[in-house]
Amino acid sequence: MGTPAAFGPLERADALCVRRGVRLTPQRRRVLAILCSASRPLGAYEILEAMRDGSRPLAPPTVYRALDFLLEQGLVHKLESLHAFIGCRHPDHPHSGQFLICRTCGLVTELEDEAICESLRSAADETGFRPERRVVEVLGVCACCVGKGVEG
Amino acid sequence: MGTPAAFGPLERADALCVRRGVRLTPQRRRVLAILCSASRPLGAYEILEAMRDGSRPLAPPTVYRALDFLLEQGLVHKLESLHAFIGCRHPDHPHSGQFLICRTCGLVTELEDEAICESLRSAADETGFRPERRVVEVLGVCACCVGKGVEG
DNA sequence: CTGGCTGCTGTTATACTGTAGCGTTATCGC
DNA sequence: GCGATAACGCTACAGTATAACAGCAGCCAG
Ligand SMILES: [Zn+2]
Ligand SMILES: [Zn+2]
Ligand SMILES: [Zn+2]
Ligand SMILES: [Zn+2]
Repeated sequence: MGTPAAFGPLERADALCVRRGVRLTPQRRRVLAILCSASRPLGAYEILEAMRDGSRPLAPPTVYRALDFLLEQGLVHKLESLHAFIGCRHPDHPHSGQFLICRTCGLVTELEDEAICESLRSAADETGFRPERRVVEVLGVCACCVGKGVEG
Repeated sequence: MGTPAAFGPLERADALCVRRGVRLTPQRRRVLAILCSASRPLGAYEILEAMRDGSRPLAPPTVYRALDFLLEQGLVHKLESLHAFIGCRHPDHPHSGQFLICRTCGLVTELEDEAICESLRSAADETGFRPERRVVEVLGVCACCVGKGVEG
């Protein structure tokens, strides 16, 4: 059929950026690819390391600038408590997700829980606070690691 | 009468540490005092600067060690999104609060909202995740700044 | 075509945040 | 006192992030 069986996150990012009239340049796309193929959040300097193909020694601003763009476009999230970045699992609409972060295996689960959003919204409303960005990160041990008794 | 009219956060911290059998040493108390008297969150190096009375040039580990202790005892909180620290407003029982952070005036409001806690707990429960530490920080513009039209 | 403008990239240098390691000093139980 | 432990001071360094400037490509008005 005309539509491929599955679009990966990169193809969806391409389409999204076209629709928004912004440029997902090769460098930016590369950073996004690295983050999406990683099984855990990566620090900026880990991304930098992963971008060295062959010989060229890239500098920090390169990756930080790409990350700034990807964050603005909601294609990746920053995990403040880890100083690390992760590809967004549903970037089609802008959002600031909630994250469950396993300290044992490094697994990160992104949520978009309406009850959490609503409770934050109503708490802010009560004080007249106007929210712009929400950071919600729960650190602990994931179900899998609890089951294995790895929890320490 | 026997009881002073008002106990400040320092006196309450003293009592708390005695009860717990831990030592609120002069260095630690000093850091706590600086944080409690500040009108906004302070970075570790700002605290360091504030601790230089007269001549002695203190080194970073001094303040980081004091902060580690105060964090363990729940007397201060770390704001991950600002890399800064703030004194807790109700340290009597251990908790990880929620914070409304104004990007305009720097004001930080600490909440302990049961609806937020409950929604986080139930989201974690659904996936079998065992929470240990919660980071909830909402960045935006406080009511006061919105009223003044300073919001940018 | 030309020249200016804008946005992206490369590079150097540096600022800011946090820790390892080690020796000394204070504190506490005995 | 005396040994064990906790706290402190210090040097050095690791990790995270940004400022500032230069080059280059594309786009568009003139
Ligand atoms: Zn997301
Ligand atoms: Zn796990
Ligand atoms: Zn608190
Ligand atoms: Zn404000």
